Amino acid sequence: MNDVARTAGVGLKTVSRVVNGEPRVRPETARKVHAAITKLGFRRHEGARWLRQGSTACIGMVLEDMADPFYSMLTRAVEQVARAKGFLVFTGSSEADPAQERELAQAFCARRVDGLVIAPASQDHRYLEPELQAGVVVVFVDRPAQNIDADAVLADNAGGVRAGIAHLLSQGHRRIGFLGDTPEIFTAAQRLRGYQEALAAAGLPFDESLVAMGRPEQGFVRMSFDRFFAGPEPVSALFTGNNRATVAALRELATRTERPALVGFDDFELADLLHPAITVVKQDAAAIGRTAADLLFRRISGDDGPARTIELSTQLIPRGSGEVTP
Amino acid sequence: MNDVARTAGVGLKTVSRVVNGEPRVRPETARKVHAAITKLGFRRHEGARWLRQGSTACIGMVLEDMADPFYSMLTRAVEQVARAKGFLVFTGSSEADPAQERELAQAFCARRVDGLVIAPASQDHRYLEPELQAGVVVVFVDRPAQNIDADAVLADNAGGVRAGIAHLLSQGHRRIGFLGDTPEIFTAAQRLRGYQEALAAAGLPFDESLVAMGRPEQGFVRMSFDRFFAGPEPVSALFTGNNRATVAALRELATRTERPALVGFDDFELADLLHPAITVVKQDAAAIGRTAADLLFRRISGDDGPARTIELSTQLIPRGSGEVTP
DNA sequence: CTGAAAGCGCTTACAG
DNA sequence: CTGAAAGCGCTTACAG
Repeated sequence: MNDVARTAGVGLKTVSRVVNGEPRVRPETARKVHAAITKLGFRRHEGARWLRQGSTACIGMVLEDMADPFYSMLTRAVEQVARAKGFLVFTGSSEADPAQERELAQAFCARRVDGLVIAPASQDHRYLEPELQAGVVVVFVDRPAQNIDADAVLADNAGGVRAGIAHLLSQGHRRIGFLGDTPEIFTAAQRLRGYQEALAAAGLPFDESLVAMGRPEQGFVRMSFDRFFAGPEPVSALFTGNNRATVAALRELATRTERPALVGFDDFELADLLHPAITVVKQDAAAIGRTAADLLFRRISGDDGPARTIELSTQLIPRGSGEVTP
Repeated sequence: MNDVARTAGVGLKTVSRVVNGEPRVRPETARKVHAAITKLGFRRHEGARWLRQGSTACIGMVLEDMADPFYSMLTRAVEQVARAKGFLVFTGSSEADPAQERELAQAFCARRVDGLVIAPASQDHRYLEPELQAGVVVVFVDRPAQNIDADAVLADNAGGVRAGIAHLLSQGHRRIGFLGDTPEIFTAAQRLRGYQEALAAAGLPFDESLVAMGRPEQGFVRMSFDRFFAGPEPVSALFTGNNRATVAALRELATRTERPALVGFDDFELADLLHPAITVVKQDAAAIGRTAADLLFRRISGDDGPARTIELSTQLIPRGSGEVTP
């Protein structure tokens, strides 16, 4: 910018004015400046600008795994809102590792992002306190913050599962296996709660032997199904707690003879092309992302009302696999 | 940092030394500085650092659509390499809009990223020339740069399709329909070329009426299939040019009675759980991302050899849909 | 309408 | 081992 000023034979401030489109510059002067800019191939250094101004017009996004469609949809929605506001977004995957979540969030903050969207892996977010104090705003998605007060946008996990289980009950199923993720995960615990509530609402007993909570890996799913289908009263239906569990269940069922009814939490591509097509409780990842981004930008613009938790409703989509009688 | 220096009763440079872990600081002095840092909740401002140092330790990534699994896999791979190098990554989706690609790339450059990974939507990359001159390094993925000289990491598109078509020919198919994306897209054109080459290698004529190139939308696919299956010599097999085309084809076939053999370019989740399971030519998105990131960081570290184009081989995965005789 | 000075928060090169 | 000065590229507050 200094070079531009020298080349154009004007003051530094005048160049700044031209670059920022401020008024009060004689057209002739502006023309000289523009000529110098083109000649020198000048491009403003945003970093220097922020140093002076405060805001960086960047936000950071920490998610669990970019390759999971739930998170990539969510990311795209956040990105779209950010672009409309003229913001750029850093993304990073925590790979379900609390330490990696913290490192990413702190690295983003060191770059002085104005805000953070976090799909948390950590069970303790006190590490964010200094950042919050420094003015960074944070919105949690999918799972709430722990040990700090912060906004969150969640799916109605328990309600979605209740709807799914009620649907299976209405088909006459009485023994429904529940395959969920490890109960340390907020969403997994909420969904299990939904399962219990639905049974209670129908006046049915809760049988722990019909619940399997763990990482949806081949071995774990096989073991769980061996248990579900053994004995005199095998399950006649399954509820899977997230899209990875649903896919793992389908893979396992493909190797077995049992054909239980199946409802999965979270929709996935091609669910409608399988035989039978898979009935799911859909959570709207894009809506979660959009809502979170809107909230984030409202906070960035100065809204400092109390922390809010927004729950987005889910939707049961019957496609066949959940409409099988015992 | 000034406040820290004052609080600790030392010089600014000493704080800088402590923060950067430079030697030649008396342990006692360092302790005082650390105490002040904790007391004040000091966090170094990376932006100011870069202003002085040049590098920002950030890269930008422009892709077509974050929600497409091909791109999200690719992104994750780039991210992982970047993290290992201590770099952060900006991401942005062009949504197949050349203008949006340019805006994103330029916005990243204004933030002074050290490098750029671009999955291009644009047909002309001369807009990057000033950035390249300014020292930004760029690696293209999936599709090469146009009108500028730059590194690229691509799948072996033509080779992959040749393998897929040869596979269908070996099952006895002689009339194979090709459903590709619009031919302006580099990969679509390359894949069509592979189709033609495979036919030529087998001594078969190229019949234009068996080719449909366009955005893989419901209407276009239906129209194309109407044509493919009409007349006295309908196609007995289909080759789809990308994962969206494959899924669109499956959706369309689900509404029809024809049951052609099918091979798709690009693998997708659940391909193995469909009936029949889908035979694909797999391109390794993660490997493309990893290779591109490696190349990018080699460039960032100063490798200024001639621009390179790296082609990664593909793999035919027979699963059933491609092993159907006419 | 225009510009010289000071400063954002850090590092670099130098002197003690 | 330690620190005062200058500067990265811009903007802010002020004076002409």
